[in-house]
Amino acid sequence: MNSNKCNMFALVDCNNFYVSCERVFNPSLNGKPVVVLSNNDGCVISRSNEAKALGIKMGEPAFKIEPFLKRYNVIVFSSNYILYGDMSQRVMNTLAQFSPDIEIYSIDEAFLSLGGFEFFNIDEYARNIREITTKNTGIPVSVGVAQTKTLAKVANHFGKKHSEYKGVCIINSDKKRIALLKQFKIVDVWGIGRQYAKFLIQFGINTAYDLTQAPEKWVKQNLSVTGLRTQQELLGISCVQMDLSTPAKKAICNARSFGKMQTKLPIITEAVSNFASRCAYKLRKQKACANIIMVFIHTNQYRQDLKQYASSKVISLPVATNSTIEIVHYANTALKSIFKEGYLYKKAGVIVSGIVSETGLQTALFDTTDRKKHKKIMNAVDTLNSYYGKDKVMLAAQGNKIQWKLRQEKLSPCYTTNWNDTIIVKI
DNA sequence: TCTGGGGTCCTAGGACCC
DNA sequence: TCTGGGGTCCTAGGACCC
Repeated sequence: MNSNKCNMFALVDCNNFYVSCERVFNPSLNGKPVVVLSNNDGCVISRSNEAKALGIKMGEPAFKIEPFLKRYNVIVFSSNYILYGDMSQRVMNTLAQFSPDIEIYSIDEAFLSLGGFEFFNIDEYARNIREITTKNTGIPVSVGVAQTKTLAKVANHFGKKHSEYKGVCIINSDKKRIALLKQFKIVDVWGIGRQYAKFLIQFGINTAYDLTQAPEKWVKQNLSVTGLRTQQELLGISCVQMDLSTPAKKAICNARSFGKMQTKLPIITEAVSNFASRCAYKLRKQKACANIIMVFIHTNQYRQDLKQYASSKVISLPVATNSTIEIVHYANTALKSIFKEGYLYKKAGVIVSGIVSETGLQTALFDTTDRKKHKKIMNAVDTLNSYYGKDKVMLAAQGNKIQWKLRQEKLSPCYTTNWNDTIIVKI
């Protein structure tokens, strides 16, 4: 392996991203245990280092550890996705200055291709990425660099978790690769989840290094081609390339648990109308239409003491659409067909699929919908909402959301996207 | 009557990611 | 009272075709 000649991947990952976003605008949170909860204030999804040190686990249900959180003065936030989305954009804009090839992999991480950078000192360059990103955005990040994406993930992990690396780790020799893989738990490997890890450990494969030593054929047989790819990548053979496109989504989903359980069709209809409306909006945003709508509802699976029911209904549309009016109409028809009285419903959702481009739609022979008119209305609604704020104009069926809305009891202000929430500096 | 075998498409289910 | 949401990819198996 010669780092100066071949393509290198950098993985830049924000540390404790949601908590870090909260801290940017509220520095008094620094040094204190802080957690951010998922939608509905359900589970812990981001933890400060202090919170991790207290033993709070990722995905832990908040209600189970409430006394613990109080006892240790842990500061708790509901998730504020508007704030996090905006901060994410700022981070990505900064990162884009460091490479022409950037793949935004998730809200808080991106791969940069460092191909053709052989005249740069990679170590210095990576440290630069880290320092400037933090300086520009206030968000601390870690950087891992290696010959494959999977190894860059490994490197990033060491950069973040082992203080001697000071946030940046580069795998630039076979010796280092092997040494690090021998310390790297199999379950932490990108592409190996809990199920596969459990399976592999039965065969004595406990570390990433052990996986590189397993026979290829056996890996393919038991972990499929994706597992084989992971093995090759750990060996330093790049199989997963940069994905620079923003591919059209194959499905768009909008689903929520209700703040409290629901029994009545009209209220669930209101919720489903909102989910459907959101799907339609997302479709229009990517200039696409959907052919298929699925609606699902279910009771609370965790409550074994209650009667359980879950059902879903798929409707194929005569003509692909992105009209809120149509999608809400079909979604409600689907809901009506699966709703049963007498259950306590916990969650519902709408998934649209069969997604095609808005242009060049196939029309049906007996299509009675006035598509031009729908399009005009939707354009007007989107324009008004982008100007005055989300859901300022909506269908009557979407209601007032009071009955079923999320619990978000500890929401921070939208410092960066709402003028009323902007921080005022007094001099 | 005989009832092979290769190809394609679709779907459900299971794994994974953050 | 209270247990996230939004995605992707792969495989196996059935239906269907010639």
